[in-house]
Amino acid sequence: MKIEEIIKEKIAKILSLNIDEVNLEVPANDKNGDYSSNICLKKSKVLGKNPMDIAQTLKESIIDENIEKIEIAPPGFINFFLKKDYLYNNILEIIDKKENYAKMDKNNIKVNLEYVSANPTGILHLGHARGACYGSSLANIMKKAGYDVTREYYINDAGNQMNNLGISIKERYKELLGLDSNLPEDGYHGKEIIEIAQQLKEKYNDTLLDRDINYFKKEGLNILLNKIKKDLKDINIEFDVWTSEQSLYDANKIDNVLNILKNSNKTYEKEGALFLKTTDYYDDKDRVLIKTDGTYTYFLPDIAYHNDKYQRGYDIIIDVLGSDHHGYINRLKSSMEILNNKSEKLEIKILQMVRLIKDGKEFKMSKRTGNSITIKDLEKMIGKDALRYFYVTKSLDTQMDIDVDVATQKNNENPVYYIQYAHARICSILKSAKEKNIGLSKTFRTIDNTYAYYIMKKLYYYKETIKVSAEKRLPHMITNYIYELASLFHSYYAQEKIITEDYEYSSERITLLSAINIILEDALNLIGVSAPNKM
RNA sequence: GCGCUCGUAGCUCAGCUGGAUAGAGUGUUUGGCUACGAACCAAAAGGUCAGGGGUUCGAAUCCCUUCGAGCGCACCA
Repeated sequence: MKIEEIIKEKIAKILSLNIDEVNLEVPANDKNGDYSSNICLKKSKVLGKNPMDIAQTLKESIIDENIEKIEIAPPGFINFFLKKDYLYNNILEIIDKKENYAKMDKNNIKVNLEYVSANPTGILHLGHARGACYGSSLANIMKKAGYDVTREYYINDAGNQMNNLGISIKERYKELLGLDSNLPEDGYHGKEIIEIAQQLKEKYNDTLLDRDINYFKKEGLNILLNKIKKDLKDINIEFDVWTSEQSLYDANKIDNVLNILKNSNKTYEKEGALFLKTTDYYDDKDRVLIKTDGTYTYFLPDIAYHNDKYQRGYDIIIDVLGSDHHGYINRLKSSMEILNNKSEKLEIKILQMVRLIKDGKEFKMSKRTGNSITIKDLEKMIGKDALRYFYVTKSLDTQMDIDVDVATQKNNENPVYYIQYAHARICSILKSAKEKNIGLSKTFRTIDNTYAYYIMKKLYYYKETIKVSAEKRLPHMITNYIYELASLFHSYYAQEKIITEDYEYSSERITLLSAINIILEDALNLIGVSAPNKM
């Protein structure tokens, strides 16, 4: 059993509490111990005693071989100082298990994680990258924490926007052939559309002029989807399942759901349209399912799609959406309730917009003018690793800014280099140790440096960091962790020489550094960033 | 007008279930390589946590309110 569990159990027993009521935390300042509890303050009223008195009782009653000492601090904290052995054993465990060290037992929770799902009507731009990096990292972290994760991309290939795509490509095609063309205002103006038209022209010359919009639609979809897949794969973002909206139509899943809804007494007709009574749950107005002209709104296939995810048996369904979709949460959750799907299973993560700064001013991307910066552009500017790190290091709630000028000119200042440098430095030292035949140690008698001690503690908290990061769906906790670990190493490195003539001294330090590198590699891997041996 | 999200150092951001002296990077000032990688280390300076009120042993964190920003408020997707 882990030490923190033992402590919790002992506290619960002495104070006659349920173990879930007892919480331990890691104090920010290490003079407050390795673990600290505020239980005496919390339970002071219930127990009818002064917090300091309760703490005194606990201090006198708790004895364990792993506990070095216990201190109490006003107004009623109780702080536990542990013997170093748990840190030493942890390092040996890391060395022993390597990349499997933090792998947690399967918890049998099935998770569907949907992210990106950009419409295949253009290339991925910088806004999409945020959801992509978040989703991909979260998937890795949750897998590590024992969840059974399916990564999914939903392809909106059946709506109006697809016709628009077809029209846009055909008009561009006509334009390239020198014919009269008329690209509608709400068409797609990106340069990738012109490129597709160019490809078609080169391949087929003018023989496609009598083809219908549907033909151009299919060609465009195919090319754009492959482009999206490639751009994502180039920054280590992959999916297990690609679900096409059209396939839901083809399998009758949309009409089936429509029938269920119609039979649920939660629909009604008004002015020739069919409405869903989402206001019976969380929505502020009822939503249209079938328009007056008889066609379906986008909402209906989305209901069918989410219902399909429920039917596939997931315990947790996570959607990662842009903040412009926040109004969508309540109607979707309402529709799930109407279908008897528990809406608590559906978690919708909203990411705030990414703002681009160029020449000190906001740079607006526009669909209408086709003015945008793509993921590919950014990858070329700062590299795959910096891109992945940069996006995931900020919480989704932050309305983040990217200064294009800083990103392009000063890429040495990117924190990802700081971390990779720590890794490369350690690799270099380990290589040198190998040449001198210095092996690993099972003891740590000669290490008494403060930074070395902080490093050991940091390594010990790695598993907990993954667990919390997965539970709270906060991948940036991992980037924070990596940065802090790298920083501790750099500070330590500046203070002590690792390899000396003394074998025991060198061997113990080499063991510590090996453990650091195992964790650095593992953590970088979670966020899709490489750990180079040299830079 | 209504709703959602946000407001922390000059700038970009952390701050997990409310905890102990609010932290990094960057920028500014300064010191450190005849030591295994100086893409590094060390130090100084920089804060009314947007303003106000409340809850309590304790609030950047929870509640109310004002101000400011972004985004929604379609029989578009």
